[in-house]
Amino acid sequence: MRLISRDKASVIPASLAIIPQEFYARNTLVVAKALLGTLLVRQLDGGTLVSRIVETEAYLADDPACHAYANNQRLKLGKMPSGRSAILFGMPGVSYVYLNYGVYYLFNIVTEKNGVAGAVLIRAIEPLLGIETMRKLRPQARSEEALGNGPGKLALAMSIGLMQNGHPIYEAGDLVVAYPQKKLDSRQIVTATRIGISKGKDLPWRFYIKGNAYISKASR
DNA sequence: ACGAGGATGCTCT
DNA sequence: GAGCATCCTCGTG
Repeated sequence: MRLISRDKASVIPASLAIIPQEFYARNTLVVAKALLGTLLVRQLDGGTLVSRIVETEAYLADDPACHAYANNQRLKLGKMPSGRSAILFGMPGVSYVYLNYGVYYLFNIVTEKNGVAGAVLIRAIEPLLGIETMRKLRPQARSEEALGNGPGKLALAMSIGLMQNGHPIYEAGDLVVAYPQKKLDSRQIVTATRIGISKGKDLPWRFYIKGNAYISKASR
């Protein structure tokens, strides 16, 4: 049994202030950066999990790497969005979870005002609270860093799956994002290109906290 | 340290 | 049928 370090505990406020829906109803790049340092809070029957978001990627409507891209092209011709990515055109602050490679779930948060597509992929987290539970949820992890230093890994550690797709994360419930004790200094944000995509490779739409030990491996 | 390959299922990017 | 917003294991040096 390991105790939470003083450093980690000090990041979590005494009472959680859930980030409101308006926060997400902005430009996706702005939201992707603003989410760095915020807290992902998951309520399970077994207890509460809290992690800090340390790496994100932005996916925009006119971006060929975005799942909404084709639907957005059709929207310009007057056709309604359909299929898996239709949710990206809907209400901001709603989760978008999908199965990738038939193996891992990836967790996004819908951005932009209703009617405009966009999402932020959560790529890495720093576990703060409930670490023993996270280890059980992700038994392959041989270090604390490995619990959530990748989008597939963090979905496992935070117990996020298809059940959480379409979930409003701005409402009190079992999956929310909350403000940290103190806001991240914007000078701490590193901008880079996105990982694991074949289109839109050169767009600098990945963001992470400088020097953080929990960012995904391919970042370094 | 690093690269190749495989797992695995859904979407149609 | 192709292509994935990934991760792990096992081979080589």
